[in-house]
Amino acid sequence: MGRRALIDRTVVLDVAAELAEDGGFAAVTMQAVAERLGVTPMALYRHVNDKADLFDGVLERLLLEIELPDESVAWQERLRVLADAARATAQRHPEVFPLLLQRPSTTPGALRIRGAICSALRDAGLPEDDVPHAERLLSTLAVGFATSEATGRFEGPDEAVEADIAFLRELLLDLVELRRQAAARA
Amino acid sequence: MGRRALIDRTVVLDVAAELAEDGGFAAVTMQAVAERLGVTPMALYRHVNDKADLFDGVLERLLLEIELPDESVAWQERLRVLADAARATAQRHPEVFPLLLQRPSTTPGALRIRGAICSALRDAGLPEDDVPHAERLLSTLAVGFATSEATGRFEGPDEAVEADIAFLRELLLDLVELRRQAAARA
DNA sequence: ACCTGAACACCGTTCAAGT
DNA sequence: ACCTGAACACCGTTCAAGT
Repeated sequence: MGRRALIDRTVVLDVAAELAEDGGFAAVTMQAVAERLGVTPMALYRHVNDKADLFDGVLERLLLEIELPDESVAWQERLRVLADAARATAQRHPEVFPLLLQRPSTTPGALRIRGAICSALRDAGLPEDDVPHAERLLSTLAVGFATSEATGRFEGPDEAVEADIAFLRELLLDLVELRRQAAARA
Repeated sequence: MGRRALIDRTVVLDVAAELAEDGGFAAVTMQAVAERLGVTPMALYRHVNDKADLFDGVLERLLLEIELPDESVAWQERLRVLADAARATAQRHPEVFPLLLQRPSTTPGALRIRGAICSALRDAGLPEDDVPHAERLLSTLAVGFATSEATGRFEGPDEAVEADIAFLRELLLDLVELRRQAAARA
C-alpha cells in the first residue's frame, strides 16, 4: 500500500477547530494540535503554512459548516436563519468567530453566505444598486452582534439582545419598503 | 526624595499602546514593554494583573483618547465625528481595535462614548424607547465597519467603504424620520 | 513525500530574595 | 513598596536528516 500520509490538512483543521471549541483561542497551539494527532509539531508545517494559515482554515471551515436556507422560503425567514446560524457559531467559538471581521470576505465560504444574503435582499425587492451596500451592512451587523453577544459585551440580561434584534428586524422591513418606494419614484 | 516607583500603570500602558501602534498585536509582549521601560518583565506585574489586563488598559486608553463632539453642533454632524474617530483609531490600531467588540462596553471610556451617541439620537428626535437599541446598533456597526476597513475585509477599493457609509447615512436619516412618525401616531 | 531530532529565539508567570 | 534573579513550562518556526 506504499507510504500513506499520516495526517492531512483536513484532519489538522478538524482538531484545531475541536481544540478551539473546548479551550478557546489560546488552546489552539501547534503543539496541542500535533499532540492530539500523535505527531510532532513540525509535521504540521507540511499541511499548513503557519499559525495564521491554521486559523484561516478554521474560520473557513466554520463558514462552510453553516447551512444555507432553502431559496424557496420567504426572504425574511432566510435572513433570520442566517442570523441564527451566526449566533450559534459565535456561541460555539466565542474567541475565534470574531476574527471573521478581520479577514477578507472573499473566500469561497464567505462568498457563499454573502450570496445567500444578496439573494434574500433581491427577493425582498430591494433595488439592485442597494444590494451590495445592504449586504455589507447586514453581514457586519450580524457578525458584530453575534460577537458581542457571545463575549458578553452588552453585559445585560440576554433578553436585551433579543429586543435589539426585534428592533432591527422592524427597521429592516421598514427600510426595504422605503428603498423600494424611492426606486419606484426614480 | 525617598524611594520612588520607577514605573507606574500609566507609563506601562503608554508604551504598550506605542508598541501596538508600531508593530501590532504581536509586538505587545511583557518583555518588549519591560525592555522599553528599562526594567525586567517581572516588574510589570505590580502595575498590571496579567497580559489581558494590559490589553484592557490599552483599549480603555484608546476610548478615552477619542474626543467627543461639542453638544452644540447638529446631531448628524456629531455622529459623523464619532464615526470618523472610530475609523481613525482603527487605522492606527488595526489589530487591537477589534477587541472592543469582545470586551464589556461598561467601562468609563465606553460609557462616555455611548452617552454621546445616545445624546445625539435623542436630539434627532428618536423616541426614547428606541434610543438604547439604536445606540447598540450604531456602535456595533461603527466598530464592525471600522474594523473591516482597517483590516481589509472588503478587499475592494476604499471608495466602496465611503459609498457604504453614504448609504448608511441616508438610511439613518430616513429611519429617524420613520420612527418619529411611528411614535407620533402611537 | 512525509515525518522527526535538534536547535533557536522567544513567550507569560511564579516566588523568594534583595534594597 | 518596588524591582530583580532564577526558574518553570511553555511557545512558533527553521533546517538538515531520516525513511
